[in-house]
Amino acid sequence: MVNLDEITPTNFIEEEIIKDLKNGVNTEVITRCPPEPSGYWHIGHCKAWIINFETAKKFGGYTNLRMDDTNPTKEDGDFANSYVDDLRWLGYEPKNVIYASEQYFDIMYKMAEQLILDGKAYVCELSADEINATRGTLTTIGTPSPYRDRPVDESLRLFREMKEGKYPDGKMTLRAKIDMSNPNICMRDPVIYRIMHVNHYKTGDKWCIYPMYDFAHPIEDALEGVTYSLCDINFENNRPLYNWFIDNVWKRYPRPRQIEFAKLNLENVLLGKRYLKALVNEGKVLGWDDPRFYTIVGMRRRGITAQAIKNFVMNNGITKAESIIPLSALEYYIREDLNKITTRAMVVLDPLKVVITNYDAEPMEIEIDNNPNDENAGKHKARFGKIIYIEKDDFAITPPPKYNRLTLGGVVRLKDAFIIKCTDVIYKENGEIDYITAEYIPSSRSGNDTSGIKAKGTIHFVEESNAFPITIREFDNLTKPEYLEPNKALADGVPIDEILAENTLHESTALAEKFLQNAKPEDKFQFMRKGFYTLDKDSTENNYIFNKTISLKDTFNKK
RNA sequence: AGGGGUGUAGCCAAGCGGUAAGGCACUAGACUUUGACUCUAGCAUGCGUAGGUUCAAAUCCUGCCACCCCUGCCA
Repeated sequence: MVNLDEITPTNFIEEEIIKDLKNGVNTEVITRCPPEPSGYWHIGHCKAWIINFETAKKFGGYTNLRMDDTNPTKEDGDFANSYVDDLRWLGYEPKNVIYASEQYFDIMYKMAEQLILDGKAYVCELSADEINATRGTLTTIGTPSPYRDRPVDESLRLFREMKEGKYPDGKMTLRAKIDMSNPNICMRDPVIYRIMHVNHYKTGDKWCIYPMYDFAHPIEDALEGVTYSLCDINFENNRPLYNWFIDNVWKRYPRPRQIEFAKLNLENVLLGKRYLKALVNEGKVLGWDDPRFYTIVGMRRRGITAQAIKNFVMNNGITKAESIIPLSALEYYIREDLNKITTRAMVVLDPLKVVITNYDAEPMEIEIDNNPNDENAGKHKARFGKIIYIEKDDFAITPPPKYNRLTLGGVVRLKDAFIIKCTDVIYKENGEIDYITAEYIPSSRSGNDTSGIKAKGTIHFVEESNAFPITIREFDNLTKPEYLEPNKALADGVPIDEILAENTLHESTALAEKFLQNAKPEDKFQFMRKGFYTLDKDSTENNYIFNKTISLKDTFNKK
């Protein structure tokens, strides 16, 4: 345990925990990460896992990863396997990795039998439609099932026969006997076991009855010694039921405590398994890890760091108020982290050839700071020479106001090299610029400039012998900007093709410093004055593909 | 006889009876061999709304309004 006096709560959940701990209601903070292995995690899941892991860590406790695999029709072992890696990438190590199906189904079954014995559960032979029809509505109470008061031993016999496979799917269910007139519909005799003759990815055909979430989840928490079950606000209505099962099945105190928080919504971000799946299947994206997806694997491939995601989630605050956060809020943390950790490189995305007419020697070596904000980052070597390339938009014949770059007859500093002066523009037959010529100022070498010449701007460049072509992939938002809540629009019936923006993946070639040939997939760089990029896994020895994570802020072009 | 939640700036969010923190975004400006980073300044006479209590209310009380969730043998 930690010293409570040294902990400053940063959100209402921590405040509640501190109260419990000080009152002796609980003595430790054990949380859980309970995914249903049925899909790829996205940024919304990240928030839930981050809260559970960070809260436990703050109080000296731990977190379990538990596959909440109680519905074999939806689940798949491949997902379960990927979650440990995803968690590790996020920087979290679960204390235990648990498959509810494998470890808890036996005990949960026994507990269900005991519930029947206690007169608090019964086998109901109403069909699904009949159950729905008798559940009542939001404003009217439900009517009891005709099987509600059947003898205990009859329910017990039937339940055992259900387990033995004597009945087909849907024939009967086990229901908790709670209160058909409760204003909270969750409490109107919820189904807790249903018959499913389906092969489970973990338990195979051992079971043909499976517990429902509402029954399983509180018991799983209790069995594991979880003290705080931190989940999203969707489950608020289920909390009385959660407590009911603790009270009537577990019967021990203190109860694990469920506390809910608002889930994360990002403006203009498409989530939702079925929509993403459709895009994957139709080949409209690169895969589940498409960098335009805000899945964990997608963000990772895009070059977004786990640290940025964590900072974003924690700094945005944890409350119960619903919110939709603009992407710019996430982007801030992406840039902040990448700025700290990336090596700088000079890459010319849209090259313009420059011939230095007064330099005829072999290319000379220059040195580039790997990260000017980090003294320990070191330097790497690059070159200056007769033939160099600069960005097309770093040269203008008729410059816009306050233009700091190269103009005909003007000067500009080449980063970590020399000041050059543009002397001429050579055109092609079709009227386009072929190349430009310039003279370098020998006495203006970076770090040893005695020229006395002031250049207003500094631009990046690559020297011909030190450059190699790379492929650049840039990504636009998958959905049109007017759809701030794409999932809501989809739910409202707007067709997905209407929501999707066109041409959101752009491939181009660029000229990069040769040291980038040492890059490994997921290595991250800042292409100076341009943005942050990461090497894509599709890269080969002959084709280096860099994904653009995000651009640098640009206060010039904005104006 | 509906219940459970949430409303503080464009977006998040502190605040817990003593006179509206902070961040993002935005706007100026400084610095800069990245128009990045960093720095400085600006940005709610008002806290969904109407009353009430109080010397004092975003905070307490009452009414009203808006939005979200709940009628799966999903989680």
